[in-house]
Amino acid sequence: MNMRESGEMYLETIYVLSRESSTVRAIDVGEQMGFSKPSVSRAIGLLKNEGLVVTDDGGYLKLTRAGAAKARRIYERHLLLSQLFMDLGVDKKTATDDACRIEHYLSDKTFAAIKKHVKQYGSAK
Amino acid sequence: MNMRESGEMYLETIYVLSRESSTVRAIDVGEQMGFSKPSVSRAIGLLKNEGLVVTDDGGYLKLTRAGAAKARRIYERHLLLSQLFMDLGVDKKTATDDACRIEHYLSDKTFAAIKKHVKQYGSAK
DNA sequence: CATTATAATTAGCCGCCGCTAACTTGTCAA
DNA sequence: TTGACAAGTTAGCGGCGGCTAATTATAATG
Repeated sequence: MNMRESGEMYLETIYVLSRESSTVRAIDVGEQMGFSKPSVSRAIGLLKNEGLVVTDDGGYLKLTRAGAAKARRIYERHLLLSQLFMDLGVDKKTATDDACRIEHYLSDKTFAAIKKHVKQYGSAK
Repeated sequence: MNMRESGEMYLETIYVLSRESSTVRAIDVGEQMGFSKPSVSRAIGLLKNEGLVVTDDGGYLKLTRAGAAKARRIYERHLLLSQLFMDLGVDKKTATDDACRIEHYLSDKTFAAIKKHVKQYGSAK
């Protein structure tokens, strides 16, 4: 059940696309991530096996409760890290890109510490 | 010439062991990292091919100038990130472990921003 | 000197995760 | 109805980077 970076990125992408459009297909995920259809197909299959994603009546991708929870967790890290880096003066694109790469590797403890810091000092830039 | 996380970790480990002992062998690297001898053997071979590591007269591992430069760069990130997390209240072990995982993925820009921040506010905890 | 232990290497397995090529499925319009 | 295009899947390749088993090389010791 341990998620790797790859699976987390797919999950997060589905999550983000779901907020922009009510219908998310594998092809949309692939286009967003810059990956081929087969890569997406396999990855989504794995997420389905893990009970994190399902296909609804219309054939569209939906996150399960568990999938959505995981996705939110990662996306929250993403936003927080981006914010932290921008607070430190990093430009938005760099901050976002870096956040994207490291969001998968942060422990809950460190995440909590960063969260506290950003809430306290972040806006008081 | 692009280094991945794996190669960087081997390089960093050799670097760290070199400061503690003047003789570093592949077996020491493996023991330190918790990896098997063949894994280390292959990884070191790759680093040698890239001109980052050599074997000296005594059969011990030495970093080349280029290898040492790369290792220092990563290790500096490691120390800085550990420091940042500890400044934020994270315990040493967690801070170190997290730093170890994300040190490979930080852009120079973000690294520089963190460096500036830690120097300014870090000690004024 | 021969034996034995330690270190290093080779061969090859496996899971991860990209990819292309080719096939299937489904929809929509002539 | 059928032809074509879009979406999804299957088959299989390739690099990465762990691993074990078995071999070779080197060093220490009876």
